[in-house]
Amino acid sequence: MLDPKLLRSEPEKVAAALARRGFELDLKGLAELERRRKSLQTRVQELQNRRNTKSKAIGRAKAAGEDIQPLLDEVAALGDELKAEEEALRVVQEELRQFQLHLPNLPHETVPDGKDEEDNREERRWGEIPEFDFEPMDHVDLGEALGGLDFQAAARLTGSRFVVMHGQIARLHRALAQFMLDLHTREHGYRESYVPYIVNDDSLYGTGQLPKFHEDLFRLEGERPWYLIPTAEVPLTNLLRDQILPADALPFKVVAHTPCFRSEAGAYGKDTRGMIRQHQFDKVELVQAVRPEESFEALEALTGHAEKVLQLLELPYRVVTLCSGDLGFSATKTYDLEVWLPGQGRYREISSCSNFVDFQARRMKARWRNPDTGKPELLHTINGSGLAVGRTLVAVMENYQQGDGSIRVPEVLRPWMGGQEQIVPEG
RNA sequence: GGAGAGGUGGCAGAGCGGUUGAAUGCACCGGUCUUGAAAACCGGCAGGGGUUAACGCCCCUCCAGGGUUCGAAUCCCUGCCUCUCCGCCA
Repeated sequence: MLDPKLLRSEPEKVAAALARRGFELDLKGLAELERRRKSLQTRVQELQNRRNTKSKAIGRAKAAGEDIQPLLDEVAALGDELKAEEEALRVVQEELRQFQLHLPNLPHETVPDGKDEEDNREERRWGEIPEFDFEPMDHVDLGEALGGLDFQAAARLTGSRFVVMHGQIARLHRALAQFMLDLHTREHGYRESYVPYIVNDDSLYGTGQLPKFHEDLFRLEGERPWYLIPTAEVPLTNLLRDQILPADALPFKVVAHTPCFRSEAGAYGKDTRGMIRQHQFDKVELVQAVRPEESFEALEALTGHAEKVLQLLELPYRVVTLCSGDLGFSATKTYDLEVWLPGQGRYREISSCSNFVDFQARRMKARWRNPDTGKPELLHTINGSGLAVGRTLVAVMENYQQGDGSIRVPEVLRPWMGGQEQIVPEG
């Protein structure tokens, strides 16, 4: 959520910033809502004040043994009017809240202007794009030939956009996740967490998936508003919901390996082949909460932590800054890491690292006690994939493939593979 | 699944339907004392919102949502959560 004070005091400025991402702020509607809110709120508070004063007077009179009937007559009419005005105020405030919940974050000044991914700015490239003296296969052909990937079985078990992994490929997938977790906990200072894969609606409001992106989520049957997590960002960041952290608990850095569930509504026909876009995939997620003045520094560091995974795996990649129009709802700035996929002959997103500044923290009341002011203040939250495990598996398979259809195991992964050096077809 | 107890400020823990947004203790901050520290003593210390140039004034919040009442932390209903015992279970 945006700072309501900023929204009130400088709506034109907010509108201009939101326009950069193609969002049109309804200034007239906002002004009208504000106008109604203000007059109703003033009126309600005035009535409440009168009621409180009279009620206290009644209490005093009663204690003094005086006749309270005249006083009771005075307040008689107050109740109904107050009730009506309170209801009107509630309606307006709910409208205002909905209005605010649908406003995306403001793009940071360092974010390039643009409409879509075409306008993203490439920051740097790392690694050598591999040359093959044979026609490289994509992970689907490789995996099926190796007996390690079975999309047909998954379609039978569930439906499209799922995969079954077997044998060495399944192990490689597990090794990747373990390797990432160990790297981030041992080298980068994150605390490992195990979290629920089902969350309530408050959590999804907190990180910004709700109310706007309901269709992207899997909701469970039943009375309760429970959803499968689309990313561990949701449970991890919501660890701080309604909390006030002491200053010495900062920076807060957690990592978790979880499955992620996405409905991919609206992605019909997109990446239908292979493991790139699945309803269920594993991800190692990095989350930080820091002092406001440190968040952009933290974003750089966290992006570096994700990059480190690719570097150790020796996978070529590039870093792009998302342009204003390509930015996610809650983010003020995002770096995407894109890994080179020989099977597609192009870079594909494998990690997305964002600074949300106080946008998520305001929604979830995630605060810290600032020793300088003694007051609770909003934290800044940052997160990023470190990395998407399924897509990393794809990248390893495609980049490490050999002419005979086998796959070399990246050196850094071998400790998690029992020392195994290559993956060959299984009998 | 059955039976019971409970959810109050950063934490612990009081609270008769009425000057209680809340005793007390701890923690924290400032001060006195001390060479310094500790102890002791004094003072401060919930969150959110409205209004104001500011001092201030006002409103809301004692798990959440309804209800009773002139007035609710306190009474009633529903939900959620926690704890204890029994049963079941990985």
